[in-house]
Amino acid sequence: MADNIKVKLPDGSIKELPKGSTALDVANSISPRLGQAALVAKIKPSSNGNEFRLVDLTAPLAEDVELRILTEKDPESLEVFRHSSAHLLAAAVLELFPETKLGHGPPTDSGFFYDFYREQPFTPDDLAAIEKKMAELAQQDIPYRREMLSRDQTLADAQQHGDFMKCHFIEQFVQPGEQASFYKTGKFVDFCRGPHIPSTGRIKAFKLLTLAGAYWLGDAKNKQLQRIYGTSFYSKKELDAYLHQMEEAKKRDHRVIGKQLDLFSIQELAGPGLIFWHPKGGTIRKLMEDWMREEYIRRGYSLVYTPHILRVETWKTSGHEGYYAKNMYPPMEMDDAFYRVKPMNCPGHILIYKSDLRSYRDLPQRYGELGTVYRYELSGVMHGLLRVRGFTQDDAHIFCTPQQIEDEIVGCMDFALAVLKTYGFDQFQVELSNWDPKDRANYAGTDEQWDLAMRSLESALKRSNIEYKLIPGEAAFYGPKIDVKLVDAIGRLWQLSTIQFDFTLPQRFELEYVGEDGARHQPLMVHRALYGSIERFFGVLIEHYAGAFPAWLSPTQVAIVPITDRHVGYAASVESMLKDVGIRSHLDARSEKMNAKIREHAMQKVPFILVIGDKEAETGKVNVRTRGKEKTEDMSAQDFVAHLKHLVDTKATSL
RNA sequence: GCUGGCGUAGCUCAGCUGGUAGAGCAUCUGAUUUGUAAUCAGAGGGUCACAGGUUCAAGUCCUGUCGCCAGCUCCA
Repeated sequence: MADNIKVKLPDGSIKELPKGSTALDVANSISPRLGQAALVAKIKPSSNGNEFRLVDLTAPLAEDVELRILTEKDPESLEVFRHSSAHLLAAAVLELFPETKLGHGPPTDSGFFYDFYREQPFTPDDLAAIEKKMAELAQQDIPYRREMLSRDQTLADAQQHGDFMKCHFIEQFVQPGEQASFYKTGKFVDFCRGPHIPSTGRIKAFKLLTLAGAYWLGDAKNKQLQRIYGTSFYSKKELDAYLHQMEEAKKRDHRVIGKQLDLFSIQELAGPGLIFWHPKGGTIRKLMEDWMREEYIRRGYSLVYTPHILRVETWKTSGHEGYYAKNMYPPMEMDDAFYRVKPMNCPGHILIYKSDLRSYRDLPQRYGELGTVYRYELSGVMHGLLRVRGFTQDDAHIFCTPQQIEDEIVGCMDFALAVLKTYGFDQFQVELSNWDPKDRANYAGTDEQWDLAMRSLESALKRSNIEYKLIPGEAAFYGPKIDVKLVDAIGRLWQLSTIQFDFTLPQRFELEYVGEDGARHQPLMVHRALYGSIERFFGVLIEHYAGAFPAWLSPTQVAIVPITDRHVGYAASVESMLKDVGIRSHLDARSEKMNAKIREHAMQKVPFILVIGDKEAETGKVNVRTRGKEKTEDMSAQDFVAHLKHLVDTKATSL
């Protein structure tokens, strides 16, 4: 029959239906329950393409297709569902504030947003009203209907209504002569590619979360729009679980834990983005630095130190005075010369390199420094330890020959992985950034240099067996790079490790080495930082461990709790045993009840609490309460010391 | 830097429509000598971020500044 089409389903079966039937018809013909559960469909037309694409359930099928009906079980449905939720939000906003102009409203990883333009700002009360209106519209179970309209007509309409953003989108996404797809939800009409879920009634659990500014087209020179963020789920239960999870994540926030555990502070009197490391935080930092320095030495780096301020002439030579000046603190004058606080360590290391004539036999030179730098960051971007104005980089610069570069990069990658492993990170993203081929003119360095650099970066990643994302256009103008990023408590991504080529500085400073051929050559230069910034790394660590640091990093490793004053003597002898092997312990001899002391030390997340009473004093034992464990254990003081020492020496990430 | 929100004791927060501040925890002092997450009693502690303004009267209203929070932008 010519008017029928064949629909092939995932199980291989084929259904024949009249032409123009919809995916929903197919779903209903399989079972009414599937029809109800269906949210969206995926089709692969027989005539063209070998890729499935998402379509509305109500889209008429014009030819033979392979079809998949998607329900809540399919991850792709959630995006469509949330996109439809964004439309519901926009519909509610237009009902309440008809003068509002629409931007766009996509789904995000955890929900959706919609951008609006309106002279008057939305208030939190407005948000509540909008949410209520959304609930009403959902209640009415309004279908999402797709309509194809003429480009010219809709453009003219949009222009007439002053919908400047929609005009822009239509002009950009619809070719002249083509039709533009719109989605209607009751009175609400939005230019949109779709697809959407069948109707608003499916959106049963949603919540508007925050109100924020967003620049039109992401450009600070443009108008600022009002962005309303929200999230939606298939059920109230999932929504509640999500909100609960967000609450829990907030408890892991390094700013909250930093205060609770008295690790660091930022003080208004001193200035924003400047970190005070308190004694406990300082202890952890010292341990992080010690380990890093040991690794530097083990891996053939030389430790160097460079000044915090350098004459502006250095910054002119490096080019920072030109292109980085807006991020630098202003010059200060001394003895008729101007000095600037360093925003980077590289020029200092270069000056060390340049202090002597280098032979190819001297290379590679690896200069490492825990160098504190200061950068001016916009006032709105500071964020606890994760984005600051003064920070210490574990910064190293490698100067080497082209023949050595691949091994050097492999060495860097190996080092970077050792860092991640030591701190127990298993979730991270690696990005390899190349230049933007459309924009070659804006990059420094020769084609050969870029080629060599990209090859060595890629092969290092492959040799290290690391999955990575190649991102064209993300490279700095001075060279390609590898970045390692980690997520914070609420899912934000932060860059830590970076391995970057620099083709400009060796040239600007006229670096050279004498090759085998007796001629002068320019060395390759690589910047690499693995913690990135010690402040940021510490912030991510706090969240990663939720403040419960592994034994080797804990500021106080053992709290000793004598039950009464008469046990203090024996407790002190246990403490001195611990101190003898370098364990950080605290004898809590206050006249408090044992329970109160245990509670306090437990809240401070001390890994081990030793309770000492008559029983222990008589037998030379200690009663060990291990963080996170229900049961306490009795063991000899010697055994406990050995156990803890082992955890520390192996940098065990669990107790 | 931009948009919106916020800023009360060391910390977490209360303080209705303006009538010159309060709780819990923490701190200090005393008592208490305790077996696995808070012993009891008493005391001290605030120019309500800062600077102006309106008012008979401002923590509360207005303006500016600083800082914090969320997002945007930036991130050589």
